[in-house]
Amino acid sequence: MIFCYAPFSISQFSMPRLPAHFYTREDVVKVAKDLLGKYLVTCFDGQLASGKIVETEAYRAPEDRASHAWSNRRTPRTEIMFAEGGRAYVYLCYGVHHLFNVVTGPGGMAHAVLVRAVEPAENVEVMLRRRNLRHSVRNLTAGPGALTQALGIRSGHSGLSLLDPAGPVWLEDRGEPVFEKNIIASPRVGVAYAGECAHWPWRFRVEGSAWTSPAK
DNA sequence: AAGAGGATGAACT
DNA sequence: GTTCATCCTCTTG
Repeated sequence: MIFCYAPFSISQFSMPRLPAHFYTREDVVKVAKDLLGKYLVTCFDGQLASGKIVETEAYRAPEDRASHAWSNRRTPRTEIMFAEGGRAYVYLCYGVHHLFNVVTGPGGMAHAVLVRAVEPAENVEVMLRRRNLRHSVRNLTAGPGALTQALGIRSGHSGLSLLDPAGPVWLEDRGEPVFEKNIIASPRVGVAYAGECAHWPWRFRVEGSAWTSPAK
């Protein structure tokens, strides 16, 4: 069992966290692409677990009807999306699935990136247990509801800072960039209600990855 | 106060 | 391909 006092006791293994300026950029589409190849890491109950991001979607309020904050709609749930980039927006979907988003942009811009799939990295054992699986197969972490379960992220974690050195959720750059030519862009999943916005090609996948979500 | 529906996944046929 | 789990958030009255 790995015991972790994040991030100090693991500093010799840990790579740099993404800095504030990575998140606060205005172009959420660019941030969504840049998140591919970065590592999403959690440490709950002393158990470190992580995965490399291989699929994301950008959501850009106020003009994006598919965003919960469309038209700058402020509710208790969406309020965190208006914060300065670098926080988590986690919400419950279909009463069952907890979906993890990275809040981006300067304060006041309700931009976010949904993380839809990761490739398992550290502590597959813990992730298997959380998912009630025996073997590491694609559905361990492929799909936005699956990866949060594997990493132990729940809607109660919404609002957490990804920059807090003592926080349980963060992102790392481990020097494995994904280049533009290897990014597949396509329309986002499950946003048919969003009219024109439903066609915007803001779902991004790493070409050739065996760990992206099954959604068409 | 009540009701509809959702940025999904699993287990069916 | 279809069903359904399951609950919070938001809208309406």
